Amino acid sequence: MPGDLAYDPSDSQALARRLRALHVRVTSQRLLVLEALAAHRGHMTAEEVMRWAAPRFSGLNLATVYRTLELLVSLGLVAQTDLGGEATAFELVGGAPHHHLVCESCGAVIEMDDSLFQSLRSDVQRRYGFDARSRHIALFGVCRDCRSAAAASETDTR
Amino acid sequence: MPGDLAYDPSDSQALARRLRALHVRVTSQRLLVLEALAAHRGHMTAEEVMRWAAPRFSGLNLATVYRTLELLVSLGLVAQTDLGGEATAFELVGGAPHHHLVCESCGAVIEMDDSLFQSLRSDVQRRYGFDARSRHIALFGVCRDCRSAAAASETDTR
DNA sequence: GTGAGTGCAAATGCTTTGCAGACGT
DNA sequence: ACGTCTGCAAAGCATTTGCACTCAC
Repeated sequence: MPGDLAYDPSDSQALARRLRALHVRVTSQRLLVLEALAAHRGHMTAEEVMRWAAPRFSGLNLATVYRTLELLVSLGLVAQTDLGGEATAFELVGGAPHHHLVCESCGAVIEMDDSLFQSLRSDVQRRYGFDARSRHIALFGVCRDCRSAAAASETDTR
Repeated sequence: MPGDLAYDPSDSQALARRLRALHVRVTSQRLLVLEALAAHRGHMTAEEVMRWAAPRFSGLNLATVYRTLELLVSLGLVAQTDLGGEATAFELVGGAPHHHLVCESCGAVIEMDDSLFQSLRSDVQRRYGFDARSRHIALFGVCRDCRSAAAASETDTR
C-alpha cells in the first residue's frame, strides 16, 4: 500500500537478491543501511542511519555508512537530496517520484508530487534547452501551519 | 543597462550610504566585499571574494568575509544559494529576480527568469498551503551544449 | 570613549581517505 | 584464494567561534 517498490524493502532476502542482481557484494552492513532507510520511511542523514543501525550491529562504522550510501546512490537504489540542513539527506528510491518542500520555520519536510514540477521542467527545456534531471529538489518557504500560527500571533500582539 | 539597482554597486560612496541607511557601520572590509560581488557580476563563493579582495586590502581575513556575507544576506543586499558545489554561492541582490540552472556536466550556471517559477509557486501554494519564498533555487541537469555534445559523440562512437 | 567589527588561531561538523585486516564470492 | 569491503584513525574542507585589539561612530 505505502509504496510500489519492485521488492519488499523490509525483507532482507529480497534486498540481498536485489544487490546481487546489480553485481555488488552482499554484506550485512549494506543490508542494514537499506533496512534502516526502509524502516525510517523518508529521508535520513548518514548519522541517523548510523544511530538506527549501530544497536543492531555493533562495530558498524560511520565511514562505512557513508561509503555504502554513496554506492547505493550510484546504483540508483537511493536518492540523495540537500534539504538545507547541515547534513545530506538520503532516501530509498521507489514509490511516486517527488520533491521536497522544506519549512524554514518548523523544519517540516513535505513531499511534493513530481507532477507539479513537470510544467516548469518543460518550460525550462523550451526556453533554455536545459534538461532538468528529476533529481530531488528542495523548495524552501513556510508551511501552512506556520503561516497560520504566524498570522494568529500577529493578531494577538497587536 | 545591465541591472537596475537603486544604487551603483561600483561606487563605494553609494555603497557606504546604502549601509549607513541600514544602520550598520561602514568599514572598508564591508565595502570591499560588496565591490567584489559587484565586480564579479554573478555568484561567488566566500573564497572567491577573498581572492578578489585580498590583493586590494592586505590583512583581510576569510572569517571576516564570512561574517560580512552573513550580515549582507541578513540585510537583504546579498542572496545566498547552494549551487551544489562544495561552497555556498553569494550574489548581489538587484536586477531581475532569477534562479539557477546548474549543468552537472560542464558546471555552467544559467540564470532562469523567476517568471518561469511562478506557476509552480502558486501550484504549491494551492495544493499544499506552502508558501515558497523567492530565495534562489537551483535546478540540476544538463545544458543545451552538453546535450548536443553528448548526442554528437554518441553518433561518433557508434 | 564605547561598543561593534576585525584578525588570528583554534575548533567545529560533515565527509573522505589510507591502510591493514576481514569476509563474500 | 582473490579481490573487495570494512574498521579505525587521521585528514580534509567549508564554515564558525572565542578572544583581545582596533576603529567607526
